[in-house]
Amino acid sequence: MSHPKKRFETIIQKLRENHHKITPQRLAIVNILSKSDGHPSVEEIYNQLKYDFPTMSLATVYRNIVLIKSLGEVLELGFPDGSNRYDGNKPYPHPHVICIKCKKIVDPDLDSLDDMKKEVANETNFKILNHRLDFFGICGNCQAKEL
Amino acid sequence: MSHPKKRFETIIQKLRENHHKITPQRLAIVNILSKSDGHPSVEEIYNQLKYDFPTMSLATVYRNIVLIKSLGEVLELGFPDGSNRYDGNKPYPHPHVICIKCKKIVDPDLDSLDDMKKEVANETNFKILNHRLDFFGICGNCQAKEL
DNA sequence: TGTTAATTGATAATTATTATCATTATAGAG
DNA sequence: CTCTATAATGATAATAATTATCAATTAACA
Repeated sequence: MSHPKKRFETIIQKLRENHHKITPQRLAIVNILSKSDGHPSVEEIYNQLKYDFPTMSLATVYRNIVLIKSLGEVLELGFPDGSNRYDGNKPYPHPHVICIKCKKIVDPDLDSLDDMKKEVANETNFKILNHRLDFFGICGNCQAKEL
Repeated sequence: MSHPKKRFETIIQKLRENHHKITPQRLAIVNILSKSDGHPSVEEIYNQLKYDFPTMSLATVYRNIVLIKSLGEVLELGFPDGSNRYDGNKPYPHPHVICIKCKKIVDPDLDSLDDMKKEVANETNFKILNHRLDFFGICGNCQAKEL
């Protein structure tokens, strides 16, 4: 995990560079995204913000995520069941391991992925730009609960 | 690619085993899924069927896909942009290479994936049940067109 | 401090999917 | 082959997540 403070500053700087205004709502959203504890959903971000910003609109959360996504500073994780979750701490493609019981998401270290990318490029004649790798299973905690 | 005829019969048999009725609409949908040429979307399946079944309802396409999915005979590919596409020819998890220009989907051969799964299980203490691996890029054809 | 343009909040519109329900048609019994 | 119970279909309404709209507000910079 990158240092959240650093990520926060990187994102804010990117926003300034591109002449976007720094509003309190935007700051708060960037703050949550720069940590991305547990890869929050829009709903979870919205709920966290309601305490400090009782008038916060869902639209504002969506708009800011779209904006920050367009700057390449947050990774959107859309899942087959339609749920979307966000990672502004590591905004580049990386593998995830997802618990289907408690929905926890873990980032494993896998170095064989780069080789795989080259293998695919050779075999298919594609120019590979991006990728997505998720493993689904049951985490240690939930395995223990099942017994 | 598996033999479409074999896949067709496998799916139909599975439906019979589970006491589902074999209707003409269902047959036609299974027929398309058993080939899954180009990994069709619901809309594409519906459009192909309208010719033979002018009264075909979108709901029927959705219902049958849900049913066949529940039998494990079609793989649903939900993409981050919200589009869903289906593979009834190879209904088990396997990697895809997707062209972001023409939306073509290719199935590459990658044998290093099993090792990776074991690596992940060891590292994270998860019991891995399922996975999803997609590469996004530009296919040879679309690269040529860009010049 | 004033001006302009971006941002916000509230809500309407949109889109994909699922649910509802009356009608129709399949599968199996007789 | 005919009858009957029940599942499937078609049409459409409901739902849910996201995006668009627009008047009011506010940040940035002169």
